Amino acid sequence: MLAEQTNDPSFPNVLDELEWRGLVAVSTDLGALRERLDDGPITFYCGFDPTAASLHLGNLVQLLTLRRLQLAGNRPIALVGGATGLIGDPKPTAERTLNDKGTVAEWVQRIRGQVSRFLSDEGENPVRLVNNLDWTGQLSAIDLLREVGKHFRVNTMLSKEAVQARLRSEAGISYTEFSYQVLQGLDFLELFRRYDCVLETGGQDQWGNLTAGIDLIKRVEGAPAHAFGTPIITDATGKKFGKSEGNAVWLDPELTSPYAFYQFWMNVDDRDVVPLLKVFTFLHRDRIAELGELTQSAPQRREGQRALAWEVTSLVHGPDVARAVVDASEALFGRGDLSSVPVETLVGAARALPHMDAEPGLAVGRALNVTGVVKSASEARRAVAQGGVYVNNVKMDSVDAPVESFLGGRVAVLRRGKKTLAAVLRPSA
RNA sequence: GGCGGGUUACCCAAGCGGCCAACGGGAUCUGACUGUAAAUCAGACGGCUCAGCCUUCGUAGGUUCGAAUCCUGCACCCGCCA
Repeated sequence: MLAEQTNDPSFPNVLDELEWRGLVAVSTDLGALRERLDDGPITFYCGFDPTAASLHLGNLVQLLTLRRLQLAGNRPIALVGGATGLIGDPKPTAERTLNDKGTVAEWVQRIRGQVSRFLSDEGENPVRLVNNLDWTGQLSAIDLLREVGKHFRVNTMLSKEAVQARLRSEAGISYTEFSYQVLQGLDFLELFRRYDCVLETGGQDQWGNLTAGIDLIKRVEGAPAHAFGTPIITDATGKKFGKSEGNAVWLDPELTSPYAFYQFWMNVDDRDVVPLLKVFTFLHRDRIAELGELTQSAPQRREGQRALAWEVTSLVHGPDVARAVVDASEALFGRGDLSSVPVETLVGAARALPHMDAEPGLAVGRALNVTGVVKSASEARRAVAQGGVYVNNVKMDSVDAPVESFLGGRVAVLRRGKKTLAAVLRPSA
């Protein structure tokens, strides 16, 4: 996967490509950064805090931005925030609940694994994975206050948008979260000292934290450093992108099944296709332009969505899984005749869906519940009552109806509504 | 430390002794329409062994035939003063 990725050679400088892709929403002096990049490879970093067991689409924007910079010959550092994850950056509306240290440590491991899949660890400029707990874990409160705190002015800290939002809100802000920017600033300084890291990237909402590091490096080392923030991706209706059913779309296949992941992209609004292709794929601009035109001239063919879904799914889950998911979508989607689909295809498709093992006779309601299609027995009952539950495309009229017909003796396809699928596999067959 | 205000379901937000599983909006889900789109319309939206039952209105007690609604302690949040 990594081997096939390239930047678009028609851009003279990566930065030009990043701008074209709409990835630069805010930045320090771009001219200065461009010159710096033209002078030769630089070391740059982006941090990922372990606030959940998996990264989500918002983080993917960052990962791909890092990868694009790496492809241009620069040296990436991916920081997993074992320390900052224990604190939590200020969310605009509410104070975070602290996660316990064991949980965070476990999430650090999982996120390290995810991060490393998107960046190459080979060649001239392999990715370096670091954890900020390595330099803050032993730092005493007194040392932090004496050596770091002195360089931070409270007025500046208060003026950060993340802090302001909280001061305006009913929730207020704790000293803990208020201090977050100090830790992130310290990270940048540390990486500057250790590895000559001169660029930090992150989401636009992290801007205050990015500049904290720049100011600190300027003050302590007297050296210039750079940063840019990627936009918070929103969809055509203005909603924050990357949420599905109110939940994040996760990169971990256990949390968001590859099928659901693929469907998420397939369902993108026509108007969002081109911007999303730019941000989330490595397709070059002529190809994206082509897909844009197709989306406009023949929207019902969904070529743009199809390409987008394929690209991102294979990027995240690998081409083999992506292929199985495409097959699943084509075989299982809608109301077609499932019995005409080869059994092997069905079984492969089933594995890309949330699935369970069971012998014939299990109640549909139960099957829906176990596979996670519904969250409770009540929800299952409701879904059936509303006429939205199918087994092998046959509408069910009772939650208690047993799942009996297994296609090819092996698979029963559960469907809720138009596009939520799951499968029951018969282990003995 | 003092005084005042607040804590309701995923989010916002009504309710101020029985008609409350709790008004309304958003989100979400299902159905119709469609292009697996958007917009629109209709229904659903705590849990369960679902014509009934059970558990919710920060938390622990109390008053009452009966509390989300009244009283007390505790926790947390906001504001003003020190």
